[in-house]
Amino acid sequence: MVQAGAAVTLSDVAREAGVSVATASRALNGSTRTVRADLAERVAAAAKLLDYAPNAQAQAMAKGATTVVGLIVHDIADPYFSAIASGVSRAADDAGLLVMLSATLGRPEQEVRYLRALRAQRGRAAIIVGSRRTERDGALDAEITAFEQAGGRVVAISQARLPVDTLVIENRAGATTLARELTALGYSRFGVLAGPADLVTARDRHRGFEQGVGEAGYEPPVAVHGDFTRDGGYRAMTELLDSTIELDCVFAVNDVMAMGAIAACRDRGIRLPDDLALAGFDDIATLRDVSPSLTTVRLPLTELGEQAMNLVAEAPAGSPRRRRVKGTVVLRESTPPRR
Amino acid sequence: MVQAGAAVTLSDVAREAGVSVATASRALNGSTRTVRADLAERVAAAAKLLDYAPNAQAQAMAKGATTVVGLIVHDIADPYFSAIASGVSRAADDAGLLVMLSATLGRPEQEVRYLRALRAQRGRAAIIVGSRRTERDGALDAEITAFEQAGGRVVAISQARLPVDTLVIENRAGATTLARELTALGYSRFGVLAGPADLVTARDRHRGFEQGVGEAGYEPPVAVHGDFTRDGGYRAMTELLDSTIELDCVFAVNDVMAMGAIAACRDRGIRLPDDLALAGFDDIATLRDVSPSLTTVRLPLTELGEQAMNLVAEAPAGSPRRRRVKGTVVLRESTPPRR
DNA sequence: ACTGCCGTGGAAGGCGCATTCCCGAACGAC
DNA sequence: GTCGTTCGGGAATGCGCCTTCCACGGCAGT
Repeated sequence: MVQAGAAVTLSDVAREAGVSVATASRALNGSTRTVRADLAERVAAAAKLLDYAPNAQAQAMAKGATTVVGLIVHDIADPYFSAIASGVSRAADDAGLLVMLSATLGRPEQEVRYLRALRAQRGRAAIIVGSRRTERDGALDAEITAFEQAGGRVVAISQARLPVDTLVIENRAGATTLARELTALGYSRFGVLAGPADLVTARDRHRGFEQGVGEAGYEPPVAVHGDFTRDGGYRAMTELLDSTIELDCVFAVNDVMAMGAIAACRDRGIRLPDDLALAGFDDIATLRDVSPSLTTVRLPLTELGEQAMNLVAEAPAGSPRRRRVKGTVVLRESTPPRR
Repeated sequence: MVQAGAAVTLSDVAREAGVSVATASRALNGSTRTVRADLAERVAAAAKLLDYAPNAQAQAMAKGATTVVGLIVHDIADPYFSAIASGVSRAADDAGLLVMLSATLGRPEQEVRYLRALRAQRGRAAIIVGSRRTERDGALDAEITAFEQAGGRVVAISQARLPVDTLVIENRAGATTLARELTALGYSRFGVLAGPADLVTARDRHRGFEQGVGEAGYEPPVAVHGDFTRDGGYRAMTELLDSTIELDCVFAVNDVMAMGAIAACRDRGIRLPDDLALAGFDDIATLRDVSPSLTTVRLPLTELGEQAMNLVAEAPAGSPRRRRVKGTVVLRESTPPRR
């Protein structure tokens, strides 16, 4: 047992094996140069004996590349993000990369801070997940540029508002398709729990839904805005129920809001789907255990995370690539055929 | 715009400001030495102009300490772990630390791998969350020793099976209390969805529950083992329902299993709580939207994450510290008073 | 006016590693 | 038997930063 705080270094290993550090390094990491078999074995034995773990910082400095990938989400406790994180984590594991997790809790300035910290770490890449506000964020754009300048890759998941490779979720088209399916089922008087007015994802889904309803010739849905969270959904739904407006179907622009809406209905004594139909968006895992089961637009969340990680591995294109990701409408008990 | 891949370095800043790197470093990071105000300003201006971000690797090497804390969980998509991760993330943020996320997916050898990777990163600390198998894991113990040897701190959340500071969850006591409350409500014929037989947490909760039931003088609960997951709960519950055993209350050793159990009941046409009562353990956030609402033992998951991070900040004690964390029984609709 | 100290800037060393460069040995070819 | 070549080990260099050590100028004290 050595002095506490004194980690085993490569030169310790080299000394133990009776070779130079150069040889030890070559034996351990491989190189263009070959090392004689007996020496290589001695080095390996010494490394195991000393329980050597190379200093990743030093390695990073020496070869100018790290194995760290940053993941920036709004809230890791939100099942939407944790599902994506799960995919990222798995793919990173397969690629031998490490994931640095950051939760912005919805504060855009935190994105910039984290990206900066990631640049300081000389992270190989950053994956930014989650919707953006409608205003452009100059500080974020600048930091993205700086990050890429420093040799890092940036990939985004959500909408094509960032000048980087992006997995673009077809929010608008998905919501339109959902609206079509719902009108086809016989619904005609719609409400929308619309999320924050300036959140692009929320707005796109809202507009897409309006479009689908409009195509069918019905009145535009009644929109109530609220936070993009369960509680936001609860409040928005409560507001809707407390109004005198007659509706037969409500669309929550994401599933966590729909969860809140379900709770609101329960508290108000509204029976789903008998008194009112409800649909969401995302198909988060939590939905498996909701009753009545919720109609939604399914997004392959875990795969999204994996794909983002794979994008990181690919060579960067000259200009931002967009990969479109479709949602699939999944009809469930919460929207039975009308009459 | 400089050459791609060439990050801005401290000497760039120093040159821009017309001072030595030593002065630039002192101006930027502060030191025992003071820098004249006008020079400090010039340095700050140069740093901002160049959008300088210090190379964390190099800093880490020079001062022998990083700002990285590792978080090792079973599955980040599991609401139990993501709630803890959320707390860790927030506390890390407050402390100016970065969180490295690793998901073992239940494979113990992955814990060792990640801890090793974290040692290579010279991580300041590692937080290991989640239940252990009953056999001792020599490889893990060795890696923990090596990690601490290298100057890192290790904190665990769960049971006191690791030779490190631990937030010990009182699984056994919580389950016993739950059983007492349940017998007081009038239940007497119990089943247990017991999780894997060799998982300490599952076993402790199971035994604790048995004890509480035994105290009341009833028959020991019928146990069915299964995975510690939703699907494990589904299968175990299905098995229980398919047997001819008459029960009036089932205890799932964690909430995700209880979620599966609810689904199994729904599929088998068993009405909760009319035909059968059900209780879980953990009080994951998902429960807010389950109907009937689920009786469970509440654990302060997010706070657990924060506390673990705070433990990291504290000076290490000579011998492993244990901090006991109690669960609180929360009675809900799924276990109404009997008759 | 000289000594000594404080305040502050700059030069240099070292953190641990990969890699380039140098050099000796062994080998094949003529 | 000599020369050219290949192979492989080791010393040295540099990555970017912090920090110790020097050096220098100004100041007070005597």
